[in-house]
Amino acid sequence: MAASTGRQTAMPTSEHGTCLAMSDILSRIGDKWSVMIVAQLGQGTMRFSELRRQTDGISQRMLTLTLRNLERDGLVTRTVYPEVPPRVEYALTPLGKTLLGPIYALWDWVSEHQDDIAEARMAYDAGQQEEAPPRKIA
Amino acid sequence: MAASTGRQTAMPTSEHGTCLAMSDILSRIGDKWSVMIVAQLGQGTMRFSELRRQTDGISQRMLTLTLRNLERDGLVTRTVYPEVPPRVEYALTPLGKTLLGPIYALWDWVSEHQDDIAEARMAYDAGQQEEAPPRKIA
DNA sequence: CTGAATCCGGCCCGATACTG
DNA sequence: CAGTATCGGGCCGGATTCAG
Repeated sequence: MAASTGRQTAMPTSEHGTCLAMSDILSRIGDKWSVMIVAQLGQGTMRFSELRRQTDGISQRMLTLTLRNLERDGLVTRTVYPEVPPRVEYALTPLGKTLLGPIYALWDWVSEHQDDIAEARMAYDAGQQEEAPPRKIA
Repeated sequence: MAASTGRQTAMPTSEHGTCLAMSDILSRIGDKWSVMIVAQLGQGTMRFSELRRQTDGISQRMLTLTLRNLERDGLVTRTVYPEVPPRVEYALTPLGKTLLGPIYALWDWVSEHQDDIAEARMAYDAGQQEEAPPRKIA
């Protein structure tokens, strides 16, 4: 169950195979919307339009594509109810649920440190602009 | 220190501010190379060419850009030694080190489940192609 | 050795219109 | 309601070249 067996499995340079798989899967995880959708579904089964409403800023196209990818990776299930009007519900698979742990960890980290990052960014930008040639800052 | 205060901070829909910050920062985390670089630097200080060699597949441009972004976000430090030939060393900041936890969690998750995902993908693809019109598979 | 700058192809993604 | 199809702009990212 637990993510870590106690050993340090996080050794990027040692295992090339894992390393390549990481790139691949991380790009799915790191995908802007995937994490949010998984997090949403962590709260329970939802239908398409419900996800659309709760995930603001996402286009219909992106929601569809994201869900397709997640389905393909075995992280979510897609259930179509042959009614009219049609209803489609999405839910996390057991595998998908195991992703919630790491995702929440990341979420928490961001919650905690977003201020630090914002501050660092301002400091960095300020430092850059004073080093940069004062080319008509106007 | 700890990532979680004990409460469930991972509530995507509740806080819009955090939610937007998440998108922003996650796109950095989810950035293909950022995670790998941070993981590399988790092992200790490294210089530019060293990172380049150990991170296979990365172009010089991307390494530079990635490092710049990480520096701007206050996650890594950049130290230039005024020698000839020049030497530049990168290291994680304290803030950067706090990221290692969540990253390793994710890394471990991938290590554990990459097979499941690969399998799910094959199954999905197989299912798709039999539903699809057999248009000259040849 | 480290890094900046330029060029340029490819994809990502949003907007729109159309189907069942 | 849920989804596909198409078009088009924009940004990502690799290869190359030049500089300190």
